[in-house]
Amino acid sequence: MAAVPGVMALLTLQRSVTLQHSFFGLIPIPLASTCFPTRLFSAAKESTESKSPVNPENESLLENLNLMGVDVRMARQRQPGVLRKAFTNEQGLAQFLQGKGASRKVIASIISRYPRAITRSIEHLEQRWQLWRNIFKTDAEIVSIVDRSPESFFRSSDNDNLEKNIAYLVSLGLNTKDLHRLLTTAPRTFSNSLALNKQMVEFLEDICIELGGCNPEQFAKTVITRNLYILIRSTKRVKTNIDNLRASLKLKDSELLALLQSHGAEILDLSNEYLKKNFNSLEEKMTALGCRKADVKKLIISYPMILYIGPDTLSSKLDCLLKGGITIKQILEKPKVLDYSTQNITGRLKELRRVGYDFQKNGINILDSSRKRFDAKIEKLSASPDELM
DNA sequence: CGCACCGGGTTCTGCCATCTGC
DNA sequence: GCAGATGGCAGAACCCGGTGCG
Repeated sequence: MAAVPGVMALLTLQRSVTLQHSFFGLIPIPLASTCFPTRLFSAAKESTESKSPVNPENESLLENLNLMGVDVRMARQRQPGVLRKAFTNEQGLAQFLQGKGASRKVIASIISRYPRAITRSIEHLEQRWQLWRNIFKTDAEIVSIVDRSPESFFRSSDNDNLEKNIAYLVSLGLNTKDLHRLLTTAPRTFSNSLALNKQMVEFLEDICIELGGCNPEQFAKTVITRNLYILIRSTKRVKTNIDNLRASLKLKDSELLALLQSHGAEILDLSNEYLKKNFNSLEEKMTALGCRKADVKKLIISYPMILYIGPDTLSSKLDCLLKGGITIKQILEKPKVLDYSTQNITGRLKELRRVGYDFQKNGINILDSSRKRFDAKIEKLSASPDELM
């Protein structure tokens, strides 16, 4: 520790000089109070005693981060090693992000949540940003994603891999719009290694072939565009879900293939236990309501998203519909009504009761309509109730 | 026209474990 | 043995409107 202070002082000096030229230079320092205990803490007294001291934290860095409004305690908890580095680029990063339109608060939050961001060079940042700009039209869009998920942008230092990923995804037949949705929704996909993404795609293609499909490339593309989270899941998870679906529904290859290419794709990324649990509770609930296994199978095939709904939500939704005078048979025929929230359904049932709507006569499609259409319908029925007779 | 059918849009990070390269 | 890079995990629905057909 004794030899270090000189270097540290130099660094501190250099940092505080650059600080004055930085965007934060003019901002008063409201953080002096939080600054102080941090310095005391990072004095690293214990390590002076021990034989092989771990690197102490870089105090001038801590000070700098504090000035920037970074939550140092959070940063320390996430990536302690970064705080011990002698050379970092927090100023450069901050200026870079500010140039892209990020606020001071956003920048501080980004560094707090993903400290390693400050180890990236300007050249690296410029390059990576440009690659993202191939997909996003504006800097603002990127800023919002980076703010939402700093890790997705900063976790990998391999811009070459990012470039290859984009090329690969394009080669799968994903168009600009698909890529935009993918990067917006599951930005982590682009930080995956190319090999990992390839592994999932090839896994999907193999599944297709295994099930007797004749266009594996198209199949993989379809599954990905239907479920943008696929590429950030493990093949193990997706495989287990597929196996479980096949087993519990006793599906033939062709049936399974059809299911996976349609809405079945949307539930493949659920955690294995969750999907299993939902399946079991669905079966149990439906059986209790007098359905046969064949009914349940048909229900799931026609509306796989039902497995997305947790046991409690599903149960209350069904009860609410049944209490409202709708039969289980009607629900089996029009499961899409389960798409809507319990609250929405409850409200609509109340309104429909008010105007004397007869579900036996008119069916339940009315529940599966947009708010606008529903309101218009209610208004019409209120005006001329005889139409119900 | 009005309605049923159907597809599409939005949404999803922050943490831990493990390896790897120095 | 460190820090960086990367893989993997849990958590859990809701809503809108185009269109074609009667």
